[in-house]
Amino acid sequence: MARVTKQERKQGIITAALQLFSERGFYVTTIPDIAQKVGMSVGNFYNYFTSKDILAKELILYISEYLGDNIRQINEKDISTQEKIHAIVSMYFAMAEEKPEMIEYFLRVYLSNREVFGDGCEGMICVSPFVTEMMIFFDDGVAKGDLHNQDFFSAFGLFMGYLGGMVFLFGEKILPEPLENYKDSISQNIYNALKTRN
Amino acid sequence: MARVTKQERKQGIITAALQLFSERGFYVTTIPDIAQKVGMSVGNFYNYFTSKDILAKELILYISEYLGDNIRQINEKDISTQEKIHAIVSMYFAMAEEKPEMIEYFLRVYLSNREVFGDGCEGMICVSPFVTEMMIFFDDGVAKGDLHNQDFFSAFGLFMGYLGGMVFLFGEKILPEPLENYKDSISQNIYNALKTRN
Amino acid sequence: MARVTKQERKQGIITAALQLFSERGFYVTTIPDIAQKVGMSVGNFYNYFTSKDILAKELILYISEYLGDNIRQINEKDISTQEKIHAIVSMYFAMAEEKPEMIEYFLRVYLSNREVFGDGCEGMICVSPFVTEMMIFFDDGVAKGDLHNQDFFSAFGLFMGYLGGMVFLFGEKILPEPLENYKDSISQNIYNALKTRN
Amino acid sequence: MARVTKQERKQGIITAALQLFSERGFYVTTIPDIAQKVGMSVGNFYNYFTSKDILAKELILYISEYLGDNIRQINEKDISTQEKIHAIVSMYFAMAEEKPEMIEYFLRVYLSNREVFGDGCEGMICVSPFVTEMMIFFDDGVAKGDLHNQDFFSAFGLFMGYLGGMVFLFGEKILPEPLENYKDSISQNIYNALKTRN
DNA sequence: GATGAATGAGCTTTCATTCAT
DNA sequence: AATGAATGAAAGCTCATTCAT
Repeated sequence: MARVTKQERKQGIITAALQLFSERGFYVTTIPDIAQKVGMSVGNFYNYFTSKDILAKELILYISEYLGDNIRQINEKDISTQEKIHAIVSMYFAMAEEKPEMIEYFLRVYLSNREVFGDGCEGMICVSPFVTEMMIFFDDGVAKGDLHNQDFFSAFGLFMGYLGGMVFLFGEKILPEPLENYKDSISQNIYNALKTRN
Repeated sequence: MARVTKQERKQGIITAALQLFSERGFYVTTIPDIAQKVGMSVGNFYNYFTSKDILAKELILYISEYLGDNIRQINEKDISTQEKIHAIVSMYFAMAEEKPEMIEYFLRVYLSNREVFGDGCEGMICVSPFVTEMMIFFDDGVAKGDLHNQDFFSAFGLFMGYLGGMVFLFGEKILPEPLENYKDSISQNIYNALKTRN
Repeated sequence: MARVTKQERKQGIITAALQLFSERGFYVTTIPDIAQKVGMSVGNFYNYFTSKDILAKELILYISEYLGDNIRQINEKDISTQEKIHAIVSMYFAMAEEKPEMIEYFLRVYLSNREVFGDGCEGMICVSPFVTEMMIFFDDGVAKGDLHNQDFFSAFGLFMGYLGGMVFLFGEKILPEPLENYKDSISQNIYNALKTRN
Repeated sequence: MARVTKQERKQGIITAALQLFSERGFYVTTIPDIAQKVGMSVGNFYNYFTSKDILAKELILYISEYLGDNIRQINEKDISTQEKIHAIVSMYFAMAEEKPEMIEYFLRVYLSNREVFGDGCEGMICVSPFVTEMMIFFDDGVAKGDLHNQDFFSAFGLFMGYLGGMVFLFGEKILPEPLENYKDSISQNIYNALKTRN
């Protein structure tokens, strides 16, 4: 009877790698570092992920699916578009506080190391679960007449750029207050920027 | 009689390094790569910058000053806050098109490699010329009654996160139209988000 | 009730290993490669051969016995020495075409990797079944007055070096014609070289 | 004033590598082994040869040119074809005794590790200086009416296979007498095999 | 016998940095 | 100031072999 299944082992690597990559950076984190953190030999690591790059790509997919799931749940709720914006912002900030490694990985590893994700993650392939849900959110809002019908990417850039910017400032510890306290004003800012214009 | 002054030599390195770091990434670019691009020996490189990290820090300061200068010129203009927003967005996008290495360095190298900039660039030290001007812009807008008086960082996060997000999408070549075409809608979005609320 | 006997299992490994070693080389072939080709687990492989080196040594013995058997059959025939030469050359070339892995293993693995066969295969220990038959062939020819009585190894070197050289050229695909077409001229050359001199 | 030129350094590596590869085998010899033998750091080794494979290829070219030069000198002599055969055999055996690493490298490293020489040394590219001279020798002999006009490769396979076989037996220390003692009989055998037939 | 996850030493290669010239 | 050969630590990755099940 195996104490630890292969899938659990893989999950253990994912958790450890996510933490190390987001804290120290992709290049500064070594495979021995990760293996040690999981309590596994270097050689065995390669039974689960065939290269460091492959691991990096699986990680971003993992995060993208996690984010996508959360947004889908919000999309499915029967609430106003303005409330959805608030819910997404809240979820994102909660994640940044509780599972900072995910958002940090997204911002600092994925967005910045083209050379790592170039092959196999071109365009938005590896983040499509997440982007797709954002598209749905936006299209719904436009359909309901709540959002101004503009180019999706402009809206997307605003939304994610804004949140990313704030989390970045938070990570740098230069925000004077906890992230939570910004939820309302930021949601309001986003809504003001995207809402139907008269 | 030196044909090329020390300062010019240094500038040559800055230009070359900026390009390589932003195109290939900090860790993938080697000192020999940079030296070769400048047409200089590896050993001589170290007469100008005592380490790779020092070079990286001087680069971000250089960019921050460049950006700060441009924003200051806008701040000094006698135009409305809404026009200033438009001017900053235009300037930023123009830079992203004409000197992409600067913005890319900012987004992909500086923002993502804490381990490199940690020592000596804590907080916003190395980008203060730029941040300071943004503060001035914001305070002026509030003073004039054009902008809603909120936490500076929330406004800053919106502004720079948004622009950064758009330039990132542009860099990934997933924007359906040239950056220029987004100038108006984005300026409008930002203004809507930040303007005085009634 | 085992469907497959231990001996058959072993033979399966021999066949697979022979093919892989001769095609890819000894060092490039891994135990997992071999196990997979046989359809067996890595761990189980070690129940049949206690190490990669041991396997290599058993393989050369296997080939040597196979070659020896074939030459013995020719030696036992009641034909002229010249016809025997022709028969040996034909057999060797037929093997090179039909079971190239054997000859290739002999030429490329056994002859070249002293460090592998050093311990346990010193001198000609592991190829003695084959060398012995060649000695018998030669002694018979001398006894019958057909062959010039010279040092055995000089004759052996000629015979096997020549054939090995041709098969090597064949393996490199630089022979303009099929191996078969060379049988006659080569047999003739060998006979001319070894026959009684007047 | 440099004590050691770059070319001399490169030659030092060639000499050391040749010895180690031929004695221990290509895969068993490591770059640290070679570097240590030259008295150089591992990193510096890569300033001279960009990879282990590249080194292997340069070595075979080096040997091929050496062999080719020696045969050319014989080809240019005004002696009979039979004497040329004797001269080539003598030269080859002398090399095998005095610079065994060259012949051994040829026989044990080059001829056996297709996977190493595959790319860039296809066919006979990396040994053409040597093969070309053998072609000249053979064509001259045929032109003079001394050699039987047969397929070049059959003659080449005989000549080189024979010599290779003898040197191999010598290397295995199973020849009862020194190589030298075989010169005459082997030259005679080769001549008998290749000479014009009546 | 059979499995395959696990080990860990060791390999090739890279690169920031130094230093004799 | 300038050169570039030299260093050496460390990285990613492989693989023969073991062993708990």
